[in-house]
Amino acid sequence: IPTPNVPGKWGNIVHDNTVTWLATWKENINGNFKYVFLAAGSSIKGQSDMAKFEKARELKKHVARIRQDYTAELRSKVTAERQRATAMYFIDKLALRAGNEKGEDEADTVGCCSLRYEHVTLEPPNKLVFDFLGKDSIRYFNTVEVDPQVFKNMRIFKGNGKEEKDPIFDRVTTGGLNKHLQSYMKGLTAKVFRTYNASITFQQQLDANTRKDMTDAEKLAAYHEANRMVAILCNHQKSVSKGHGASMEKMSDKLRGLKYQRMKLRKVLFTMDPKMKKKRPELTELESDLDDDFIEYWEEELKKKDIEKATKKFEKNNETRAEKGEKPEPQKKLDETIKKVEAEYKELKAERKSKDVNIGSFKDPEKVLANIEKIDERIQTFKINMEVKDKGKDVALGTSKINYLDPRITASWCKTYNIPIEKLFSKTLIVKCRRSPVLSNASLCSLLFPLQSLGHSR
DNA sequence: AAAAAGACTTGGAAAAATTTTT
DNA sequence: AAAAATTTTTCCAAGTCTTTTT
Repeated sequence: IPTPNVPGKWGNIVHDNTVTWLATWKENINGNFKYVFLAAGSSIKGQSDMAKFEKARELKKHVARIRQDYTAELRSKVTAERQRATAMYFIDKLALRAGNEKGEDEADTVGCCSLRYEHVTLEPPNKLVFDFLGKDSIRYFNTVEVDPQVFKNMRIFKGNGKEEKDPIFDRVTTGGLNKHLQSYMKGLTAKVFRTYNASITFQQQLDANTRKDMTDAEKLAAYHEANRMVAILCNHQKSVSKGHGASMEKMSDKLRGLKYQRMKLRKVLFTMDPKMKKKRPELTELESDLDDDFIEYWEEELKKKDIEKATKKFEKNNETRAEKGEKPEPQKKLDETIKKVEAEYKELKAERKSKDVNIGSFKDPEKVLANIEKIDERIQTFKINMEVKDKGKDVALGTSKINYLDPRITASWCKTYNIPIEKLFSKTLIVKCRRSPVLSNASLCSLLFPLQSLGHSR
């Protein structure tokens, strides 16, 4: 045994190809084991990730029978079986975690098998209210309509003198439940259901909500929505960032700013060609939330920005002049520019009441119409992105994307709908997919997880 | 068979990096 | 260029599940 080149109390050198760690030690606070593992992009991790998703796919072949069996066993005369079937129902339908026993000193959190009386409330005729702290003390709060037999079972399991702190499934352990699952399929455990249901839900959501005639923004929104549905299923939450409200506010101002531009363009068009008002009545729609107050506020904002821009330009210009040894432009020149800007906005203000508008440099009504269409598209995209952002404020999409969704689903979706995968997967995620033998066909792998997206294409 | 040990995945928050806005 | 916002990566604790020991 060589002398370590770093001081400290070292154990020994281990050659064990049945494990994947590089180093291990026992941590001195809680006595937990610690490891040094290879990164997610390594082939070791890639292989086990691949095995995980293959296992989930294998479940597809067995799931019908498993469901059939546990549905039948919901009525079993053997309490242990009936409890197990009910637990399996929750693991499958609600993607609950197994719920191992925990020690006294650990946080009081639960999963399926460790649910207690206090965590589930019956809401007749067939609803259950789950309210408990799961992994990382994240609250799982969900009202679900369940199979009538599941409802009856829960009433029974909560009966016969049980109290708040008593377990609901007193005859079920994670070990026993997993052992039962193995009888259906080698390596099947409760967590495989999470992977399976996450990935299949994702695929179904994508299929149901993406069409080839969608804009890219719409397609991406469909993708994020599918991802979000999975994250909700798995209860992946995040705290709302403290700037979220303000950020949304800002976006809605920006949106109305776009509508303002549209309104101006529309007035230009009607001024140029009054017949358009009759010909294209739909053009007047869409700007319904553009009230006078906003217009006044917005024009004031635009004015401020213009003045600031002019000031910056003036200062910059004087700086370069100073460098060249020329004397600066007089302050008077800036004042004049500002006056001009203010005059422009005064005119705008006057224009506000009238139907007509200064047509500026526009010559061709068709050009104006084309501009309106362009703005319409921007408004649409902006609205979609705003909605995506707001919907996702308290849902963590990353966890499911990294751990639960088979990357092949994303890759083939990108291929089908012609979206570059780097819009959805970060560089490291793509590396992870390339390194994992996720696809037996190497050239197909390169196609789906392209090298170019790794930033060193040459 | 239960308990403890051990190994590995999953999870949100914080930190860091990157992009967008000012 | 700085600041702010957003995205990505890192961090490491908290889970799941298997293996070993009692």
